[in-house]
Amino acid sequence: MIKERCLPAGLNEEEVVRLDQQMEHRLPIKKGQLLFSQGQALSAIYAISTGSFKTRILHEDGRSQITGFQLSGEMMGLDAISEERYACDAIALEDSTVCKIDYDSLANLESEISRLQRSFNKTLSAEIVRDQTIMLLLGSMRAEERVAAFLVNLSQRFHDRQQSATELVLKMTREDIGSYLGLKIETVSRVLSRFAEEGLIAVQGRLIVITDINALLSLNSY
Amino acid sequence: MIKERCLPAGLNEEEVVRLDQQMEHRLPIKKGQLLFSQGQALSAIYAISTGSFKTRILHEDGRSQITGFQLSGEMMGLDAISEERYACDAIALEDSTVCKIDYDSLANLESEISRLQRSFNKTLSAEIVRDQTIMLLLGSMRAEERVAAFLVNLSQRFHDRQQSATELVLKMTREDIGSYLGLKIETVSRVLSRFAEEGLIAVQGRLIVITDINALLSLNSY
DNA sequence: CGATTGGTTGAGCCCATTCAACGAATGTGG
DNA sequence: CCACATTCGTTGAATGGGCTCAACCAATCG
Repeated sequence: MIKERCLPAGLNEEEVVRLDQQMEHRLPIKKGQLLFSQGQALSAIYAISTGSFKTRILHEDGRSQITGFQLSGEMMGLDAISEERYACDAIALEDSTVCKIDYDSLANLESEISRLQRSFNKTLSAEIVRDQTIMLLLGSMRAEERVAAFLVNLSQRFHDRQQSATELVLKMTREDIGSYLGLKIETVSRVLSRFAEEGLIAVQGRLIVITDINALLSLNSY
Repeated sequence: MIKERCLPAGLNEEEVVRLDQQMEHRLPIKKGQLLFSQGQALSAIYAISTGSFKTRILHEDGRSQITGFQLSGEMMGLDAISEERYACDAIALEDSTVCKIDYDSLANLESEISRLQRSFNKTLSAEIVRDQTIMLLLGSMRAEERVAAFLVNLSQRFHDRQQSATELVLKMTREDIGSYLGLKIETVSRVLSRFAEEGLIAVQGRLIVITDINALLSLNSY
């Protein structure tokens, strides 16, 4: 059954069942596998059941940018609705499962259930807000602030999922983080080392233990 | 009457009239005036009839980021749907007029006209794509590339509006441009001067004449 | 008129990048 | 199983692109 987090519409039971019928459940995606790729025709949007993904846009000259990391319950493929082609690649960061939601069916169902349509508008709008937050980060923060913001954000989202907010097991590489934050891999590594030196975190590869969340928070809004 | 550019839904005449009735037309907004401000409760979304705007997000620490420049026909306030509060400030760059579209009415109308709802989904999705393009710019481009991309983008959008694609009359300050591109005002100024030296453009304050669009284009995808 | 805002240019500095070496972990094929 | 390659991550040294600080000019405005 679709998680409330996916499309928190406040639907009644019958409506949830009807929505549920439009979806393909627990489609398994292997680590490293492309769920969809940039330019592909829109067929469905996806909600993550378990696992995590990164989304990436490629430029003709070969440059790429990680535009987000998605955790369970979050949606992917919303950027495809505009041109009916996916605007990014979605790549599994670990073995994952997704709900595949046929877009035509969803749109049809939306016209019958106005609360669903309204809820979907909110989902789209939330993505805009999220992206603009990253724009602020990329446009005006220094390396330490970016990494601190990244850790704080991930901690919060882990917490929302009943996972530890202090012991973060990262599924992405340093390179992914760097691309997401607009930094080189060496800079990410150095900042993490500096945070560790200063006692804000402990780093053991992809396990990051936050030991002074307040210090990290104060690096954002000083 | 609402321009096709605002909500290109492929509606029939009767539907356009019904949509049109939900809107307040040609609301005049003076240069520098706030159309809506960050945190304010969502009441309406807006389409620009004439003129132009900038959208800006503010951080608690006082930092701000220009998240976009909007020209006639483009929508503002889409980021408010998520939390039912505007996520940014919208400020007129010149004396302008807007269509005010009551969001509740729009949502109700959407449930009756599925093509309208679908079209609105596309509008929201297009904003996501646009924002992610800026993320790429902010995350991986150097100063010259950013300014070139900005000029090329503006030239294209002017052309779409039957305005000159080579003689750009900017309505925004260098500071706005800098904030948008993640650069300091001095850097924007210097890059423009360098482009002028190299014969790519001519600069006279806010009038920019593009003399070698191909050179600007080649600065993006080299 | 002086005050303010907007824009340009120069000099020096600093933060993040580049270049480079190295280590650890993982996987692969003989 | 080991040898080897590959991927991932850390750290150091040097470089450089954009920032900071500063002076100056032009246009606008009360």
